[in-house]
Amino acid sequence: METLRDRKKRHTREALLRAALELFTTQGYEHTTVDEIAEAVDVSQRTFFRYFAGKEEVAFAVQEMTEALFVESVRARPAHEAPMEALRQAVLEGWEAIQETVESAVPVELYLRMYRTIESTPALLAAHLRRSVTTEETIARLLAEREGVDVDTDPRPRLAVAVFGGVMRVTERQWCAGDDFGLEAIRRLTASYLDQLGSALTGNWRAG
Amino acid sequence: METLRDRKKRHTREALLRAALELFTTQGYEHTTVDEIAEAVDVSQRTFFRYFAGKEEVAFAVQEMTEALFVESVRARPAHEAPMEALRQAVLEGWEAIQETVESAVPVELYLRMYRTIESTPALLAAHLRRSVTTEETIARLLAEREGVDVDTDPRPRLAVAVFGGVMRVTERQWCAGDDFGLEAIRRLTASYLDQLGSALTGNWRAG
DNA sequence: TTGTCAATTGTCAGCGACTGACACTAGCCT
DNA sequence: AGGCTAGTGTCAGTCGCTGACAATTGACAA
Repeated sequence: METLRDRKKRHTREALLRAALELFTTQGYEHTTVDEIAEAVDVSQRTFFRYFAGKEEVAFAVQEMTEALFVESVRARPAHEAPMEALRQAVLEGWEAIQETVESAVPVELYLRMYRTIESTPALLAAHLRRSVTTEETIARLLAEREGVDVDTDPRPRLAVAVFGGVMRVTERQWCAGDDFGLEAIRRLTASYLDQLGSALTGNWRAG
Repeated sequence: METLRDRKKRHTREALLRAALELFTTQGYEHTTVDEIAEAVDVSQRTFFRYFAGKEEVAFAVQEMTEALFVESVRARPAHEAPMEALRQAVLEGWEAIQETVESAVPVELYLRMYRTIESTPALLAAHLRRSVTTEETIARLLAEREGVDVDTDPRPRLAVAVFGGVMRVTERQWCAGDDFGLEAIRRLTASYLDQLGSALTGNWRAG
């Protein structure tokens, strides 16, 4: 069961997280100091660093949940699906579960604002891309095992995942730049971009 | 013509760059302080920051040259080549020019060591990926213009470049992990991985 | 209930990246 | 030779982050 101490800890952590995201998305990440966040929750700066390893980590706390969820989503795909098809389905179907899980931590609207802040803040974008590399490595190993190939000698798992990740990045970027942040918008965009992959790679663009 | 003042500046800059890379590659990036770099060249810390915007920038000074060279390499490709073919040729032929240009700044061997340090240092890998995004955006616009499509309405330029970038990242990673850092090794690896793209995306891996 | 133990927190001191302000030095140009 | 200016060093200060130590507060048994 959950003791009072645990409840207090959870409360502090959630308060720090919410305060941080709120400040980041309104004033900007760089213009927000750790002292400000700590002060907003009325704890010392030192305590902040006991809950989050750094200013960056709190910015990705929610993002982290969605990444884990995507990995699980891929793992749960039926074995008969081809690799790229499994990734596609995982992403298209994963969005709802993601929405639910996010809401349990912070308002979805705050998460979306934070997502855009990440995309538009160089330091955060860099961290986001590096985190993606880690996730992609996980998924590459997952696919390799699933298909029965060796990830260290067969480059195809990493290639497929890298390509898929690239398409997702372009999709996310476009989604952030637009003005429809609904669930259906991102799904449409994802499907559309994945469908145009072949044409982008092999086609003669001038023909169209 | 080049005045004495200019010569001194160039000398200081090159000395700082060499000292920084030398220290980064031997002691590690995180374990090297800006004070150390400045001291090695016998200038004040403040002066270091007048030549480089930050500790990170000096780490990418050479990398920056190679990126610019790659962009030019793509721009110089004949108009009849299909987009992906142009990228492929640019990268395969670009390596020699890169080697020459690098040598004019620092020993190629030092550059290669620095490259591996970047790949293995989280903070530098993150910065590297973000820089790649910038380069990719430049190339996407280049390809779009070249093919006569609008980069803001047609996703294919960004998709193609993102996919190509993804393959290159996997290639670089593999190259760094191996033990043959010669020119021919990276060229072979690049060509091989690009050739396996189709198989990675559409094939049934279990068949092979 | 009370006292002990352990977890949590605040305070303080300090490092490293980075910046602005100001004074000083050294190359440039007449 | 002497004034002008670009380049440099020094100093002080901010911000992210960490270790050490003391104070507090919840947990649990006597």
